[in-house]
Formats: sequence, C-alpha cells, structure tokens
Amino acid sequence: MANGVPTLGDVANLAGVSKSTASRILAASGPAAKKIPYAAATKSKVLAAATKLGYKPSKLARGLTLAKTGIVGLVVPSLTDSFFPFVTNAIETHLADAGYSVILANTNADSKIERARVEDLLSWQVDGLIIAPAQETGDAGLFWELWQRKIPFVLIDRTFPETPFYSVSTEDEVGAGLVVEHLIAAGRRRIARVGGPLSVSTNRLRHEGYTAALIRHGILPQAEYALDAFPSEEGGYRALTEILALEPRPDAVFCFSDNVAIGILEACSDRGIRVPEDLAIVGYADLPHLRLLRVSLTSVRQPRPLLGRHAAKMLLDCMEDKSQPAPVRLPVALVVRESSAYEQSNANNAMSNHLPGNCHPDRSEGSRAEVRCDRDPSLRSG
Amino acid sequence: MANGVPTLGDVANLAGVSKSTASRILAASGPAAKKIPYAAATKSKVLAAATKLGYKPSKLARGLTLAKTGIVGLVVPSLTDSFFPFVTNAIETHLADAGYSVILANTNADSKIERARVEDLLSWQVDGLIIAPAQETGDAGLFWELWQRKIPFVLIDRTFPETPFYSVSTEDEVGAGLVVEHLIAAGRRRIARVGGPLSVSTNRLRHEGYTAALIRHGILPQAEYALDAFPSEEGGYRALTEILALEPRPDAVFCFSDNVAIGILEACSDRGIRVPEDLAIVGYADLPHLRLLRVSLTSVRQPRPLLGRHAAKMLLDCMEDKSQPAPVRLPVALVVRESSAYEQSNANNAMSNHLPGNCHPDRSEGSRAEVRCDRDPSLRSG
DNA sequence: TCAAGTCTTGCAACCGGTTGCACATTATGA
DNA sequence: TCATAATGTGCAACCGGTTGCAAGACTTGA
Repeated sequence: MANGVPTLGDVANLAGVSKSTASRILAASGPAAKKIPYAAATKSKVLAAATKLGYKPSKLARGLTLAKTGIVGLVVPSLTDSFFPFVTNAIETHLADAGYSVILANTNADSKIERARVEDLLSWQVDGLIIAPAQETGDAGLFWELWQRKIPFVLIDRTFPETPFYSVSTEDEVGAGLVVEHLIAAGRRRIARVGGPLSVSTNRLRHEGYTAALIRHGILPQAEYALDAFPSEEGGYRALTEILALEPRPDAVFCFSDNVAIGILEACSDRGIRVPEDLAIVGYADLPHLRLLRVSLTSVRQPRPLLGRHAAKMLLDCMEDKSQPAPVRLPVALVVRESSAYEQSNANNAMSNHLPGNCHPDRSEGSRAEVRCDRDPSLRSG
Repeated sequence: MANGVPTLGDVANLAGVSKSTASRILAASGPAAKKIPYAAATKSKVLAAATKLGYKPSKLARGLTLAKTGIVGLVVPSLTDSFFPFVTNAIETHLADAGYSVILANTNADSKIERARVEDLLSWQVDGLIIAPAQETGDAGLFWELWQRKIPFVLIDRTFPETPFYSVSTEDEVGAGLVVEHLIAAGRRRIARVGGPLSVSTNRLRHEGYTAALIRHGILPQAEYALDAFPSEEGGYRALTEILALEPRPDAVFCFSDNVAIGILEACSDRGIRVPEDLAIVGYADLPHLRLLRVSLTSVRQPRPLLGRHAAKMLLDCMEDKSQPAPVRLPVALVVRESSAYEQSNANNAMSNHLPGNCHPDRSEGSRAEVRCDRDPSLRSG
C-alpha cells in the first residue's frame, strides 16, 4: 500500500481477515472456482474490500509462487517486412484473449541475438515460446535445448526436419508447384528461380516443389537456372543481370520473395525488358498493393493471420493440455496478375472485384491451395 | 533446482556460502558494481558455481524485491498497417539494448481494450509504458490516471493538448502545409481534403496545416471541401463519389492516409478520371512501394524508426533519470510523385536514383521538413 | 595486552502472493 | 449426550531473490 498499490494484505486488513482467507476467496472469484467453503458474510466482506481498494493481484508474486507466469515469449527475426507483423498481430490477440501476456523479442535475423533473447525470456520463466527462427539459424541446437528442458515452444514458418518440434508452416512446396504449373500453362518452359540458402526449410521446400513440377511436365531442371539472391529489392535488381546472362535465356523467373521480384521488375523497366512478354515474373508472400503496381505482380499468398492463430492455439495446447499436437501445414493461394499473365485468356471479371479487400483467403480454412485472381490482367490498359 | 532451473540457493550451496553472499557477489559482477568487500577466494568459488550450474537469476523474484521489473508495456492500436510495425521494431530494439523486456499489447484501436490492456500491464508492475492511443480514444482520462499514479509513460503519434504528458509525434501541420504548398505550386487551387475526426490530434493538426497554407495563399478554405472517410482503401474508393459531387469540382485531393489515397486512385481508374490531369492526389504516411504504383503516389513520409527510437529514449529518461523531457516533434518529408506531378518540370534525374532503398529520410536527423522526389514523374512512359 | 577498527560473512526479514495443515466452531448421527 | 464429521479460518512456510544489521576473525595502534 506504501506506494499506492494495494496488496493482498491490505485487503485482508480492511476486511478483518487473514491473508490466506482473502487469497482463497479472491482466487475463487476468478476462473479457478475451487471448493469455497467460506461463509457468505466473510466472502462479501473480502470482495467489498477488494473492490473498494481496487485490488489487482501482482502477476509477479503470483508467477513466483505458482511457477506459472502467464507470459509467452514471441521471437521474430523482424517486424519490418510484411509477414511478421500480421502473424504477430494474430498471435498477440489470440494469446491475450486466453489471458497470456506476450513479451516480444526481435532478433534482427541474427542467431546470436536469437539465443540471447531466448535465454532472457527463460529467465522470465515464460510458460511457452513461439519462435520464428532467424533465417541465419542453421542448426536446431537452441531448440533441442528447449526441448530437453521441456519448455513448450512452437516454431513458425520454418521447420527442422527429423525433429519432433511443434510447428506451424505453410505448404511451400505446393505454392512453388502452383507457380510452376501456372507458368507452364502460360506457355513458359525456361523457368528460372531465384531463392536463398537451401539450409532454410522454406527455401528448400520451394525448391523441391519447383523441381518436382518441372519434372512432372517433362522439363529437366537445370542447375544454372537455380540462382540465389539477397532477399531485398536491391538483390532482385542485381539478379536480373545474372538472369539475362543465362543461355538459353529464361522466359520466366520465380522468386522466393516479393521484394526480389519487385527488384527484378524495376530492373526490367530500366532495361526495357517487357513483362510479361519477354519475361514472366512471380513473387512469393503477396505483399500488400502488389495488384496496384505498374505491372501488377503474381505472387503466392500465405495465410498470415491464420498462421498466427494456429501457432497460438498450438502453444496453448502444449502449455495447458500437455497434449502433443501434430505439425500444422497451411494452404497457400496463387494470385495471378499481369506479371505472368496467361496469353490471351480470362474474361473480364474485374467489375465484381474492384473493391479493395474483397479477397481474403486468410479467412478460408480450405485445406488445398488454389488459384485466385483479384484483378484481371487485361484491365491494365483501361 | 527441482525442475532443473538452478536458483541462488543452489549456487550458494555448491559454493558453500550463504545466499546473501552469493547474491551480493553475483550482483557485483553485473552492471551494478557496488562495493564488493569480498575475499577473492569466495568470489571465485561463487562465480564458478554459478557458471557451472548455468545460473540465471529469476526476473520474477528480482522484480518482486526490487520493485523494478525491467518490463515496458507497449500499447499499439494495430500491427497490420505500415506504421506501427516499424515503430514497434525500433522501440523493441532500443529497449532491449537497454536491458528491458517489452510486453506487447494490441488494442485493435478499441479504447475499451486499451484500458483493459493497460491495467493488465500495470499488474505486471511495468516500469513504464509507451502508448499509441487508439484513434477512438477521445479523452485523456486513462492517461491522467497513469499520470496521477506516477507511472512513466510516453505517448506516440497522437498528443493531447493542455496536458503535461510526454510525447513523441511528427509535425503533422508542417506535412499538411507542404502538401498544400506543393499542390498550389503545381497549379491547383481547388484542394479538397479527406481526413478523419478532428478530435484526434493528428487529424486536427493536418487540418490546421492545410487550412493555414490555403489562407497563406489567399485561398478561402471551403467547409464542403473538408470530407471525412474511414481510413481504408474502401473508404477512399467510396469517397471519390462525394468528391466528384462537389461544386466546383476539386482539382486536387489531400488524403490523411495513403490507403484512402489508394482507394481514390483505384476509383479514378475505374471511372476514367485521369490522375493527375483531372485530379491530383496526395496521401500521407508513405507506405512502401508507393513509387511503384501504376500512378505513383505522392505522400508525406514520417520518420517511423526515429519516432520509435525517440520514444524509447524518452521513456528511459523518465524511468531512470526521472527527468522531465520536453515533447519531441519530428520532421516529415514530402515525397512528390506522379499523382500530383508539377506540370512540365523537373529534369530527368532518375538514373542516379533507380536503385531501391536509396532514400532514407529516417536516417537523417534534420529538423526541417523537406521536399524529396525519389522517382521522376516523366519516367512513367519509359 | 587490550580496545577500536576493518574486512568478511551469515541471519533473518521482506517483496506479495499461495497452500498444507492444524485449530476452532458448529452441525450431524447414533 | 457425546463422538464424529463437516465447515470456516488462521499460522506459517515457501517461491527466489535482496539487504539491513550484527557478529566473528583479523589488523592495527597505543
């Protein structure tokens, strides 16, 4: 009470009972409705005192005794891209609804920092962790340690093969397959791809999906067509030079990141290469406003809020039911736009579609990836 | 030690000393290098035991005794726009560097939730709060309560006039002034604006800046030219109908949000209204990729990371030095693009500029707003 | 040789809750 | 009417740290 914040002792004093009595009565009024063998008179006295004082139990003290803090650590590599903010938003909302507090830790995609921040969270005695591993994190060492210490944690986006870790990710190989199928249907045969290190599960899966789809169509994947680039617009801008140097020159390029695709798009514009006529371009992630670009960009949409919600739910299961949920893999959707337009096809259906925000695969719980189109490519001239 | 986590007692036992001794030695090895009147032998014994056990002090217990938790609450109305993720990112990084943990609370722009989440944070005994008030929050009641309870807190983006609250915001009236000056220079005279409720400081200031600039140029602000819209693309899309109905019809519209501007842009495209010839459009916030739109969008750029850094720094000052920092107002930059192009002007300087990411006003600490142009409008045909 | 410091260290209380156990007090059954 | 069982409440220990105070060991000076 000294500094103005009432404690349990203050409530007990005011009500004229002992701390233990007050504690039990207050606890019973909460969600944990245990046996409450208390006289109605006492109960109301305590309750009255508590409300009069505006008593709020200290989460610190409670966490200390209960060995359950109600804190979840959320570890992300960044908040400045278009992916994690959505996921974070969903996670925080879902977890807050369940009564948990979220401590946010940004690793800046640095595995050193990742480790430090996780240890920091552990000294808060978090009840669980949701981690989006830094791209750079090659091995699963940190996660094995968590596993051994029996700290509930859920991995998002990335996964580690041959591990029992709980995870929520998207069907990267399916997304990549959709892209390739689409490009082939659009008449492309020389399909390059620009991605990142295969040690990262998302890259690996996309590469596998890409390769498998090519083979399915009798196209032999060529090693030279598999390029890498730093996942930024600048990386993409630079990558075009490499692409143009390839022999035979690709007629399509599948980027594992929208930023790379945008960089390539810009480079094409600067070099007078026509998109999609000379080069079809497809991105991955479906950043906002892609449909409004000069050349609107085909991309693979990931159900970001859904991913967050599933991760939160899975962690709650781990923490509370002690159940062992199976890994979740969420469907993606290919969104076809101008940058990879089918040659002469698709009737004009834009009118039913022109209002922004009417395309929300995130809300759908469908289990299969699908092709969507939220703006008819033929509209462009209009 | 029971559940695997070593405690101070365990360290003390292993080292053969008392808890208090262990505590003092360990504390001294940390940042708080007080007087350490301990025998070197004892010290090394304790340190050895601690490292052997991998001892990490419990932040809960420490927080309880010290009445200083090292937690900062960060309350934002959303993470799904382009503003708060950047700010959040900067805040988290800065605060983590200073040794604080950030509990994230998303209010979904709902002042009821805002209040609930803040009280939640208080029961964590946070050392301080950084709050971006929900747009909906009309009054400063909650903040007065915090003020009276002497909880250090910093407001970001929005401010409350006639209050002593610490805040970091941007020069909204200057930004609006720049927009209007620019539009007038581009030959526009009938400048409408579409914004939101004036009870919100950002809207009010932008409106004032808009009005003042008009008057400065001898243009009488017309009440009908001040429209409101829900700050979304859809809101903007709908707003165009109202704009077109105005008499005389505006030749320019200044939107308090990029999303609204984008919606208007789309509506214009659907209705065959030429931008900027028939209608110049300017947004606010400078979302990413605005320069890549079909009609690239002029907008006002806010120094988001800088805002976050200042907020974090200000809060640290409040919490640690107990100083009373003055409100900070950060400069903004007008980024001129096609949607409001000057009539026939500006030499082609795009070549020095075509690489993405070379325009970072966020890094500049300049105190004055300025006009920038990151892509020459005349390029468009190329 | 003895009193007064210094230097080291431990005891124990406290932060704000929770909970096992014991101690009333009253109701129930034989 | 008395043993027995509920029922209602408080004591005190504990969670894992920090810290005021005192006490023991060892110097130092007179």
